[in-house]
Amino acid sequence: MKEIMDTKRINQYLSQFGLDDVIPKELRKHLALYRFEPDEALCLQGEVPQYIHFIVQGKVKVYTTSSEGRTLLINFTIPLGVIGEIECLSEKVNLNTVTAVFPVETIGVHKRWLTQYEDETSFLRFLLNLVSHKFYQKSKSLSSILLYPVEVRLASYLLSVSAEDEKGAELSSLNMTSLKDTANLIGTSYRHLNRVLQGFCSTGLVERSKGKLVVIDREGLTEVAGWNIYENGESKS
Amino acid sequence: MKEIMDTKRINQYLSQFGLDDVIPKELRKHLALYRFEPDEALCLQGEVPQYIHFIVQGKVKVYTTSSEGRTLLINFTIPLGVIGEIECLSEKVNLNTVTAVFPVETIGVHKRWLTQYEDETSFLRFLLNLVSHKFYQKSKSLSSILLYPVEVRLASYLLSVSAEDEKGAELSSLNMTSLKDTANLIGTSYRHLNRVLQGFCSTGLVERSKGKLVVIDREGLTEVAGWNIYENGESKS
DNA sequence: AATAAACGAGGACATATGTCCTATCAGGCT
DNA sequence: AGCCTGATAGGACATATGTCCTCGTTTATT
Repeated sequence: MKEIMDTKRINQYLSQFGLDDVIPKELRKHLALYRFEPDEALCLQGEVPQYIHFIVQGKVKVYTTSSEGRTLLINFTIPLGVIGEIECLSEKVNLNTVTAVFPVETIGVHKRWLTQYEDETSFLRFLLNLVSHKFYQKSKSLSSILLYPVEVRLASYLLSVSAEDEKGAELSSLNMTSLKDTANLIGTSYRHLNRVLQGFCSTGLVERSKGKLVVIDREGLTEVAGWNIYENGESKS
Repeated sequence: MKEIMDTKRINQYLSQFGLDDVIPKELRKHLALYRFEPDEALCLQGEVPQYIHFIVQGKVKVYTTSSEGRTLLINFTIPLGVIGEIECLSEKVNLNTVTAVFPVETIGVHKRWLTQYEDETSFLRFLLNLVSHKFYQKSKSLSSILLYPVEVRLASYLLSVSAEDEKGAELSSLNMTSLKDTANLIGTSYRHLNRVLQGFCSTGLVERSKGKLVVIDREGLTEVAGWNIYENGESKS
């Protein structure tokens, strides 16, 4: 995580995402711009949270590891998603690990300002609005992801980890983890993932090249997925 | 839903559950005690929410119906769980349908007081604490329920809809929906649910009697379930 | 009362999926 | 270079699970 000293950029982002009216004025001077490179962690499961991050560029992968060591993908978060607010507010350890898929920039605020401004109604209302809207959004999807067949899950995953504007782009190890771990993330076995992947290859959606995957037909994958089950449109509403 | 005029009872519950220090004093006079009979709905999915309910006695079933008509069980909520706060705060329609499994009593507050006290910091802090703790709790389980085999899901379900203090109690149609709908709730087919049920019967956990189920061995079911995946301990922490 | 619809129980069969294994390749270390 | 480890690709087989169906029972409707 690298802090970028650029107040002008922060204000641009605030304006771009309509956060001017949302983030209380008092909090403004405590905001900072942070950058994460692909595969870099924004936070680690089980650790004490430090920041609330507003994602303003890029994409992160949110996943959780159970006590039995089973890893499961929760979702991909894009701008204007928020990371870490629940744990900071609950004063509990991080629920998930969050890593960057692509270069990520966030507007971050350290949790100590939560206590500092706890008597500020505009601030409290801001937080309350933030959390309840996010909870509402997540509740709609979290419980049913595993009802979708593996084809849908894999197609959605591949769409998420591949760059939208690149056709025939090779998925690098920075954006996509190993196939074995990928199987775990979407909740299936490596063997079955390979079967489904073979199906995608035989229909020309994907190509295997030197042990790497190349996304050939994003539109075809989008059709298989229906819609991306791992990405809810993050919106302010 | 029947309102029970009994301020003394309300105060008893507030004291019993340690809500004295949690619920702001100003809100106290707006609290009411409500009672729901088994199978009665606390709220219906898609409707505009009216109340926030603190469950102080009994158990409710929370389930959602997708656009394709697929019904899925989210969880069972026991005291001191809360119902309806997210939707009231988000000013959106109810996410789920919530019905009573056993006789339920709640301390309810109408949503209009949310606006009335929106400048009250103690109230806002109360809400923020409530929502973020619940979100933290739910995030831990919601995404993985369907990873468990149907045996675990069914055992957990049966434990939830059967009375804890009754051995050999017949599950009535008030506590438990039809087998066909039960299959839907736990995310499997009626056929497979019957298979698993047959397994439970052959090992003496459950008996079929006149088209109804009788839970014979709660401890055995608890062993199958491991722990009840549909009930997280609701705690204030 | 008669009929229709819904529910419960289970057979037959197909499909989805996981476990275990083998073979090959790639990368890292000595 | 040789060896080891880990990742990839796929075969064989078993298990989990769903679809479709039949038959009997129960409940609701006419």
